[in-house]
Amino acid sequence: MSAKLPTIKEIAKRLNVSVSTVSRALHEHPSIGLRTKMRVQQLAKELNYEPNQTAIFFQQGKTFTIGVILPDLSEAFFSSAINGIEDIASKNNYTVLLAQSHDDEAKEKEIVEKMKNHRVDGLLVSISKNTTGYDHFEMLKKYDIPVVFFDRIPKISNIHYVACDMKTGTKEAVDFLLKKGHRIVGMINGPETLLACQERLEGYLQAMKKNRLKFDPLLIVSSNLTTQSTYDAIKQLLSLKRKPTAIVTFNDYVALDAIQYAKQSKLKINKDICFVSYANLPLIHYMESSPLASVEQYPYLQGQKATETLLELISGKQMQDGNDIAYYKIILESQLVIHDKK
Amino acid sequence: MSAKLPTIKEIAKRLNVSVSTVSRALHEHPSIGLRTKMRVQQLAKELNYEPNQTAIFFQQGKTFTIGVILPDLSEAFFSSAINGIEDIASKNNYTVLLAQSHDDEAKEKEIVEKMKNHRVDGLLVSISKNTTGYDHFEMLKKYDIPVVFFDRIPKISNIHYVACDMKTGTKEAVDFLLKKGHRIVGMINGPETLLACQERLEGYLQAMKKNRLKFDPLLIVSSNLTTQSTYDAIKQLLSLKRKPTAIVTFNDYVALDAIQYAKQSKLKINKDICFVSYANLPLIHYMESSPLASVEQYPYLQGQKATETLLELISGKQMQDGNDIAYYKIILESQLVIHDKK
DNA sequence: AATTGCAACGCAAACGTTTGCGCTATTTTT
DNA sequence: AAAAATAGCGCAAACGTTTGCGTTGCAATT
Repeated sequence: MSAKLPTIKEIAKRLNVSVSTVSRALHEHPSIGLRTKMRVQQLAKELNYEPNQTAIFFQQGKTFTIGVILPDLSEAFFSSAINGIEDIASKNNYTVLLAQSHDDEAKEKEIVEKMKNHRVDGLLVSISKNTTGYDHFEMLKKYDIPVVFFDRIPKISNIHYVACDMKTGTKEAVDFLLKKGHRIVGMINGPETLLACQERLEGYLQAMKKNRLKFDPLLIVSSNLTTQSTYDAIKQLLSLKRKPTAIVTFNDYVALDAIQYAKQSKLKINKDICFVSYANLPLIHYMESSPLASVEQYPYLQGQKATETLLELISGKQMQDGNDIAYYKIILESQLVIHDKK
Repeated sequence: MSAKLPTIKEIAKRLNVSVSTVSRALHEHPSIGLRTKMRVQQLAKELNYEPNQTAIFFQQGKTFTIGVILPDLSEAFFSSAINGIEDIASKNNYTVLLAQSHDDEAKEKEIVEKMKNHRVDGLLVSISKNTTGYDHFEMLKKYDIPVVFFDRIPKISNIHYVACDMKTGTKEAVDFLLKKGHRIVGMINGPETLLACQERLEGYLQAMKKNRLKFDPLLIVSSNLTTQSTYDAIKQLLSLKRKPTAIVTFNDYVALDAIQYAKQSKLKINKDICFVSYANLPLIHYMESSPLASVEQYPYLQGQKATETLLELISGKQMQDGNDIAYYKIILESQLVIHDKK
């Protein structure tokens, strides 16, 4: 049943020319006469010839494939990001090899191995929250596989990345709450391994400083992003003597859990206690008890930008311009979006 | 900078043996002596040898890659499905090539072309809602590329697919509403190109029949899944003389839009009018104005099952057992989940 | 008429791996 | 002691494509 796919050889044989002629004819090479070029192209179309990509990949040592490693696709942020990645990639004739780390460092390492063996031309990574070592990424340099991190950036230097500026976003968010009259603002932050956490904290501190408020360390707690951990975090905040009237949460998932806990504690959302979060979920707009405002992180755009810079790195790789390696650090401005509740 | 990757040749040269010996030694071939086998494996480890997958792909005419084509990753249903797909695939040492059709038939055809050229070993497809022709899938048979459809199934025969049984699910849903005392139950269905739409309608009809209620065609309207179209649909339902007190919607996105419209029409959700939908969104549980119940479609499970059957087809392809092609039609039972509102 | 130039094409290597077949010693069988 | 079997390894082809270099024939230049 299996139809033998026509090859360049086949065409060559039928036309009594050499394979190289066929190859060149199909690539519009100047040194092929018009007549033979036409004949080749004609027959190729007739036979429905398609170049065997695996052969080309092998021959060229390039796969036109980029690997994407991210923690979990069911998080709306990432599915939105990969949306942008896929769009740009396919626009440039690249395809996307996908894998999830499920926030497991060992799995992440495995995937990197596999991607390397697959000879992907480059890698897009949002690291697992549990990753502490980065050797598996360092190693890729030896193989000339460029890596661009996005959103979840490790705290090391000498890497390319694109991310949102969480510092100014957070600053705006805290500012917003202070202007609304809140004086005690708590924060549920995330895992310290992430650069974004540090930035959130810095933004918080800057906003406090700017408004000449003293910093109370007790108001900063952290969650490892599980529901239970978030419950613990908000419980701790609510048990304080200086109880916060507003809370900035690490992301919307944390916000939702925190809000649920607060509700069960008989607190009125957006009256007794307000929340501001980061926009991971488009659906938050459909909800009643939701954060007052969100710091938009533009996942789709981040995906696009990350892919564009990766493709640039890939094509730049050819012209080995010495060792003047500059590292891309692309920062998108995040923006506070105030939800218009009716 | 680019480290030359060690090859089988390199190992052979260093050990003064032939490449075939090295290859066999690494594959535990019986006809290689223990001594040389050990020497080869040792050196391979030392040099950090990794087989060049592109070469293997080329040589074997297999890529250990499956292509996945779906409409839009940002729909939670699909991101959850691909989650299951990726998990099963990676467990079987396959990788996932991803592409989105964005519900565009032309794009879908392009993607199929590309996947074919990439020599994917098989294809997993959820068709675009705008796809009406199926030649691009038919063509794949000639190339021996198996296809398994999931969730969004075209209305043609001779295909493999896995899907949820929407008929019984819908029946349960309508039953549920009738038991709650509703007598006029409307339905906002989706694009007719999808098999699932037909099943939903059948389920509706069966439930009505079973409860000896007469069928009012005016109560069935349809949306093309855009917000505007859904608004039009619900508007039509609400303008009926026999106005429904409960509505079954095609999916949660439609439900949310419909609910929003109803709210703006000063209707109290779950009092004046009730909704039952299909569980595309995990987040629905966090909302106040949400459907009373959902028909769970198990996207993760569907993804898993679809991948498993595809892998089976791929490995079964080897042993060409004649033409006794049986078509897999895997039906998962859907289940009505009643939301526990506090 | 001899030289140069160029257009148009072919040869063959290379990419890394697998695998059927053949070869040589050594061992086992008669 | 001769014949047969076997263990252990090498040869070389094959997969489809690209590409540097060589070769031809013919036209243009001296």
